[in-house]
Amino acid sequence: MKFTQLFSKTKKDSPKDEVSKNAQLLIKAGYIHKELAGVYTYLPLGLRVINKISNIIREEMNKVGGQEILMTVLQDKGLWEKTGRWNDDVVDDWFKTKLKNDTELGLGFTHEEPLVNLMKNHINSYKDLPIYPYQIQTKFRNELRAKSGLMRGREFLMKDMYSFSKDKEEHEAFYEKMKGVYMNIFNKLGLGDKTYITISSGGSFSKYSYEFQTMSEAGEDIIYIIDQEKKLAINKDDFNEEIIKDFNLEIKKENLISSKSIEIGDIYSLGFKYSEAMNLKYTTKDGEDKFVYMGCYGIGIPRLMGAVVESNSDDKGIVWPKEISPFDIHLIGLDKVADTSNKIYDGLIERGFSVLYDDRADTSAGIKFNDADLIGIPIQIIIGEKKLKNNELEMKDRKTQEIKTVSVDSLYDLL
RNA sequence: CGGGGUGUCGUAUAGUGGUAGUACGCUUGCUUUGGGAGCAUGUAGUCCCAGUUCGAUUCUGGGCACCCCGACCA
Repeated sequence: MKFTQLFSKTKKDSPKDEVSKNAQLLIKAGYIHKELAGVYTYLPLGLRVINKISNIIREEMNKVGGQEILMTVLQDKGLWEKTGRWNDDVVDDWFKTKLKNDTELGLGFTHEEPLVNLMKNHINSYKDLPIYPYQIQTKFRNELRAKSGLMRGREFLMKDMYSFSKDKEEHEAFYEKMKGVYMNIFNKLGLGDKTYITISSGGSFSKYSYEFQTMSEAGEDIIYIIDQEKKLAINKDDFNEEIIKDFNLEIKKENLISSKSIEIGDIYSLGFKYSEAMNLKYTTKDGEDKFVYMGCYGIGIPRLMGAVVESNSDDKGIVWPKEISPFDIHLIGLDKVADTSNKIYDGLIERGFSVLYDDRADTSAGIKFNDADLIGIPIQIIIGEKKLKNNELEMKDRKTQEIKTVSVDSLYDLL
């Protein structure tokens, strides 16, 4: 994409009312626009990142048998009353609305109830199990206090997978597998080293859950690291005698290292909670009816994007990991070399790279360099008159800020 | 939801009970062109509603929005 065709602009200042680093940088660089507190629009660059993250997740979900679907935002009150979760005392962040005839509807904050209801049409026999439907869909949560930029929104894209298994054993094998799948995802986003599988309470979903917590100063949670090797931790809020006993932990609070952290994913064993409440059964080989054993697995995609920015930036701007950078290459054409720059742009596109090409004329080199660093694409290619005289150009590593001079002819081999 | 703070061009800010200023941006022209250039030019603003007042952007009341701390976070 050519810079001159990109409508989003970089800003010199961050908005004064954004304090979080992720929102400051993403707004300054033209990735997102704030509509309301906790409600963000994704501009062309931002959407590219969202889509890259979504695709990485999609790939991993598909690998373990996930089948993508897309459910509705509007929710039937009746289904939620069956599990008690329509009640505002039980679930306090519903957005509720009404039809013209006063029928109450909700805007989905998760999708167990409608999905279980849907699956009653599709699960009959043990032969139908296990199955793993998932979706990447917009959730609405009426948070009392939206904050920290993309970290806690009222409307956000979420990947939610649900597992339907024949029994506890089958479920647990998959649940264990999902820990690895989640870590794969976070590794690809460059957060693997800082991310801990964290023992936590399961809220209204289940007794316990595992959260995936990434160490960050911007985090809202505090974790105690139990095992550095196994990447195991426990949420400070849930550190108590019962949980230590239930997980057979031999630990003392004072020996543990603590860290602020961001919850970037969670997995729950739901057991029979929803299948019983909504009567989702299957017939076994022996002709017996049994409830389906369930689990659910969530990742908030904007929050994940925010977490990546929080842990990958410097004083100049964002430093995207290659896998989710909006473009592979940021091509900077300085003055008087437009012909060559255009040719190289075409050459890169032909070879399958995605390129953001700064083709602005009458824009000083300094502005282009600063914008490139702010936007944060990992590789910058700089074409300028001086180097071009010797048939050379520069390649800059955004992260290390290291600049290499290479011959124009060798460019494609080096990428 | 409790507490606190803030609302002035697109952005960042100054100021005032009496013509609202600056910088950045944007327009136009010229000069520049390797780390946010220079000169000139034009452009655009007091969150909303009421009250007090001859006159309110400023004072008072209400509303709305945003931010921070806490609580909450299925």
